[in-house]
Formats: sequence, C-alpha cells, structure tokens
Amino acid sequence: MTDPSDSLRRQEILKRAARLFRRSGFERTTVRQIAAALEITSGSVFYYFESKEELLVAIMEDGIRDVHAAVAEGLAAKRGVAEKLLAMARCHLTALLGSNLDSLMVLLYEWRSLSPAAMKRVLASRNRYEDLWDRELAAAAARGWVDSDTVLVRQTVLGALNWAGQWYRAGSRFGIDALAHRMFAILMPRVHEQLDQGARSVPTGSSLPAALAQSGASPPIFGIQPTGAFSK
Amino acid sequence: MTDPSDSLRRQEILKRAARLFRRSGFERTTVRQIAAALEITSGSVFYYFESKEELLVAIMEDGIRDVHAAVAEGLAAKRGVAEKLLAMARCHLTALLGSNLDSLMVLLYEWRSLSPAAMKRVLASRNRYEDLWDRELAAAAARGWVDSDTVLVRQTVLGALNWAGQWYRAGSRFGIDALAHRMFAILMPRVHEQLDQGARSVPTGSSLPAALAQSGASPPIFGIQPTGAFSK
DNA sequence: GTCTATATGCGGATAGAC
DNA sequence: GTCTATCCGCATATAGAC
Repeated sequence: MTDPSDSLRRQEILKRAARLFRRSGFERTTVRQIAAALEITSGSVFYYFESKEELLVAIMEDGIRDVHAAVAEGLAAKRGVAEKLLAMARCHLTALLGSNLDSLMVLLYEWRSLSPAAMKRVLASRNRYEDLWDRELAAAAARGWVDSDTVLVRQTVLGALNWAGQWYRAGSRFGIDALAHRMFAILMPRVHEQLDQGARSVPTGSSLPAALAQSGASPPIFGIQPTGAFSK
Repeated sequence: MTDPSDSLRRQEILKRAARLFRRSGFERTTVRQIAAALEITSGSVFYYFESKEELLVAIMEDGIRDVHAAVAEGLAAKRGVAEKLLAMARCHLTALLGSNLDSLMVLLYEWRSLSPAAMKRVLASRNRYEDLWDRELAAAAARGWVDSDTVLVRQTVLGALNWAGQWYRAGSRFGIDALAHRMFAILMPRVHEQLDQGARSVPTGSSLPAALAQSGASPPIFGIQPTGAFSK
C-alpha cells in the first residue's frame, strides 16, 4: 500500500472512524461498520490503512495536534497572564467540543487500545501540550492567583474542562465561548478578577439548566448517556 | 445456574474482573483472562454469572451503590451547608480513589458496553445520586456561595473530582483527605471561606509535585498513562 | 481503487463428565 | 463447583480479480 496521506478518501475514513469509535468504543467498532457507513467494503479501508490500530493512532495524533495548535494560537494572541489563561481555557474547550469532538474524545478515552510504540509517541505530544499550561499556571501562582501547587491546579482545571466532553452537546443555546468563560470564573476566580472590565463580563446565553431542559437531557455525573450507542 | 449472590467466589470474580476491566477495558478483557487470574477455568465463571455483561452490570451497580452510601453518610453527619459540601467532596473522592477504584472507574468509563436494559437501571441510580448534590448546591447558590447555575457547578466540580481517578495513585504521600480538601478550596472557594477556622486549614501532606516526583510519574491532561495496560 | 472471497484465529457460551 | 471439550459466530487481514 502506498501512503496517500492527504487523500480525500482517507480523511473521510478517519472522520467516520472517529465518530464510531467515540460512540461505541474502539473495540466494539468493526472495520466493516466503518466501511459500511461510507458505502464501501472493508477491503478498501485496508488500502488506506495497514491496520485498524493505525486508524486509531492517526485519529489521536490529529486530535492532539489540533488542540495544541489552537491553544498555542490563543496564547500567542494575548498579553497578560490572566488573558492568556482565559484564552487557553476557551481554545481548549473549543477544540474539544467543536468540530473535533469525536477525535478528542477518542484521544481522551481510547488510549488503552494503543500499542506501546504508539502510546510513546502520543505521550510525547501530550507532554509538550501540558508544558503550555504549566508555564502560564506558574506565572499565575507566582502572583498568588492560584494555589501554589500548579500541577494540582492543572489537573483540576483540565479535568473539569475535559469532563465537559461527556455532557455538553452542540446546539444548546449555551455557546462554547460562554461556557468557557463561566467555567473559567468558577475554576480560577482570582485570575478572573484580574481581567479588565470588558473581558470580565460573562458572555450572554441562556442559563444551562434552561438550555438542557429544552433538549430534554440531563447532564451526567458519571459518563453514562441516556442516548448512548448500545451494543447492538 | 443458581444465584449464590454473596458467595465468596463470586466476590473474588467481581473484584478481579473490575481490575482487568479498568486496566484493559471491558471489550479487550476476556472471560478466560479473568478466570486465569483466579486460577480457575472460564467454564467456572459462567457458573456464577450468566454472561460477561452480567459481570459488568454487577460491578457498576456495586460501585454506584457504594459511592451513594458513602456520600449520603458524610452528608448526614454534618450540619452546615458548607460542611456538608466538603464532606460530600471528601466522601466522593474517597469512594472513587479508595478500595473501590476499579469498580468506580469501570462505572465511569465502560458504560457504552451496557445493554439498553442495564443502562436504564444504572441511569436511575445515577439520577438519585445527582439529586444529593443538586440539593446542597442549590442551598449554597441561594446564599450566593456558588454560581447560580447549579447544574454547571455540579458538572464542573464532579468532573474535576472524577478526573482525579485518571491520575491519582495510592501510596503518594498526598492522602485522599488532603487532596479532597485542597480541591474543594480550589473548586468552591466561597464555600470554603464559610467553614469555621479549624475545618478551613488544609490537612498536612507534602505538596503534590513532590509526591509525584517521588513516584516518577507525571499526571496527565489526557487519560493516557505512561504505565497503562497495553494491548498484548 | 474497489471489489469478492477467504484464511485464520479468537472469544462467548454450552454440554456434560467428575 | 470445577473441569474438559467444543460449537458457533465474528473480526482482522490478505489475495487477487476487475
């Protein structure tokens, strides 16, 4: 097999695979299902990817590259530490909950299916991404705006943000930017106070309970979804 | 098959299955592996459980029952709203990170493998548990101690707590109680201020970075673990 | 490039001996 | 209760026609 890395078909396969992997998990999803969703046969999938695992690795590497790029860009566009941290939270959440939701959720929850070699590569990318956060959080801690245990702060903040992937659903009248701002105010109130007046006001949007009542769903503490993909 | 629900052997199987499900995922784990870990054969497992899925359901129901009981107990032992919320966070984290870590992680991350009927039962239990939180958070919101969007607060707080299951490892010199207190102070600072002096001081324990440096691990933003269970 | 057909192995579950 | 042996279906991956 050649490696037409940017073939259009290859991208279609990746996108569809990511959606199915998120819905049903890597193991439960079969190559036949991915192929059927694109109205091709499983043999064709193996023309583009040597193995099912290569699909998973490609999805994860795309995902982590996208979130890193988005956050680095948001970071570069701001000056102050507080503004930078807000931008990072907003960009992280946008990357996670936006058009890359499938890939990012696969990255977050399917890493056990990686081979050791692939795991090593993804870990290296992850560590580079964490460094972005640690640098800004250290600056905030030096000013007394967050707990001095910056690793704990990073885990707490990003844990809460990542968890949003479990319950946030697009189309709610509560937009991602408004959500990011509001979570930021909850998670780093002292940093939030440092923002200048204009930036501090929370973007408008109906309250979350109203938006969710509209959609009829109840956001979970545990990851269980009322309308998940079932086994059969 | 009879249903010796509280047979000792049955408990052993559940415990071992939970460990393997957490490490490798429900799908990757085979009944033969579970049996081999207990030095029995797969046929014996099917004497205690009708199917592999029944194993999963039992693990999850045990898990959610345990965390609910722990939090309800912590709640009942306290008077003030602030004290109740701190106790809830501590009990939730203790249930998650303590001896039930395997079961709770399976509950959090393997729900896609549930059949619709089983999902319905687990969802009902989950909703009852969420009610415990919503009641106390509403009381805190009424006093202006947390954002008025109590659903968002619940998702944020419990997301951060649940995420700790991804990175916290027992044996760190940073105990669970100290961790709970510190995360509580980060996540609900206004509530934390309401605690009386004695309760407000954070329990001692070396800082998290030190404890982690000791263990040589770096806590992840994404769930990927340096020392996870690999495919083979 | 996409297809059909198939090799190959594995996993859940069952039957029945002990 | 635990075992051995086995059925059955399915999934990854390959070979080779078109």
